[in-house]
Amino acid sequence: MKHYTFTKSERLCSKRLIEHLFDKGQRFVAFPFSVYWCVMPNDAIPDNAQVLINVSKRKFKRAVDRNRTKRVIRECYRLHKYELYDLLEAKNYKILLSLSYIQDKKRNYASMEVKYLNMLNQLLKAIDGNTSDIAKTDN
RNA sequence: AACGGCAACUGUUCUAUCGUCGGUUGUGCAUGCAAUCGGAGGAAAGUCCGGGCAACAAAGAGUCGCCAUACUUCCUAACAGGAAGGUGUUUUCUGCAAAAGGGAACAACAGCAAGUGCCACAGAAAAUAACCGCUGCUUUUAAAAGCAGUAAGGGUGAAAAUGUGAGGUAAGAGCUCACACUAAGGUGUAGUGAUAUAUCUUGGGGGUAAACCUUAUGGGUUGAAAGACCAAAUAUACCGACAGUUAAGAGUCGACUCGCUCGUUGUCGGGGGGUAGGUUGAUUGAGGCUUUUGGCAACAAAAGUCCUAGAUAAAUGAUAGAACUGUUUCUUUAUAAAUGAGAGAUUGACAGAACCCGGCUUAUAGGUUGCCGUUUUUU
RNA sequence: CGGGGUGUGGCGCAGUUGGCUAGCGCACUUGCAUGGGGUGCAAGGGGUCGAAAGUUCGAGUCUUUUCACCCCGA
Repeated sequence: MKHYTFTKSERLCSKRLIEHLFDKGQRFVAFPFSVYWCVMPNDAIPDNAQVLINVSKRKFKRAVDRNRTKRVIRECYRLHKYELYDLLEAKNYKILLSLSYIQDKKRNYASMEVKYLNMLNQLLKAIDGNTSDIAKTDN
């Protein structure tokens, strides 16, 4: 049975790992998301993936709107995380992931889910395709 | 009754599934899993004031500077906050009335009679005033000119040397007097007081202190990323004790004075910086609620009762359904109309704790209550 | 969380002790000049001085509140 959890070990909290991600990670844009991701050695992080969700103060002035957007994105990640995990377990990878919301318009869950799935497909393809690069970063 | 304004209070609810943070219990002990309980606001916001708390070799003193406050009394831990009162201004009502009185709102309401500055344009003149005018004298046929006096009248302007009446004079003028306006002081009455009122004395004459400033009162500085502890790690900053040295210099608002502390070298002892973590500070408090008593009120006291978020790359969410609220469309019912019933669509404000309290300010759909204004109708 | 600063035509800036109709450069429009364009010369349009209150006879300037943006400390 699959548990759609989102605990502390699945979140990216370490300052060092965040700097590593933005330094060496790969970036692509799937509107309205800007995504950074990078592959880590197996013992570096406890779970399959650690994610951080980022909504800029520039885009949403009010704290209420920022929190709402983060929560909606988090729900998308939580309910669709096994699509990502299945691939990672098959490949035996662990990754860091950063999702930045770069639109300045609010969305409800249904609209967000469509955009999220679109982004997720791009991410899965990228992970699948970049096998050779991962070996280099590992070494 | 409708509409508008202001103030106060309130500011969606329930069920299911998945998830999140904290507490407790059970199990387990590479800290997870299960159950159960709890989990944003009136402004959590702006960071504008006042405290608590913490650190600083003195977190010592004085003078000047700097900053803030400014009718009175009270409340409060404190405040630039609040309550009550006084005074003034605006508006409205009663009223023949800019007499008097009632209601509401607002006030950066100490001092331009301490000094200095400023007052564009217009105007003679914007503060030791004199263009036209008025009066007298001289020259002169007269008109007019010159000299002297004067500030009633004129026009300009936001503002023009206090207003009215009488005396007075060549003409006039606070030049003199009465009344009015107004400052300081004394006395009586009412009041804790601001002040009101009556009276006496000495005066005063443009405005501006959100102009410099004067007077009175208050202010040490910094800010929880303060600070305390623990583990990992390790060149040697720093600290303490003892001994020697006493000159320059340094020290947490700016300057100066006095005072205080430190200093440089050696020995011994203790461990620091950078990096990245954890615990604490940190949620029981000037706490909330109810009742009683005191007080016009703010508020205070007593008794009873309750424990009610604690995150840290930052928790309180998502989905589905139902109800409720408002708006709008359609159908239907009775009807002059308002309205009632059903169905569909749509909507639910402002806004998210970051050490904690007391205020202030600003934002706020809808609902309730109170006050004020406008319009209409009835009596 | 704390501290500092800036908002003035389309853009970049002046405007210091309140005062007459708010200026300057570039850009824009029109005309002249040229065979045409640029350069040049002449004329012109365009501003509620970020917003709202207040003080004052009078506010871009002074005071308060508020909105937006930028920078710094950690």
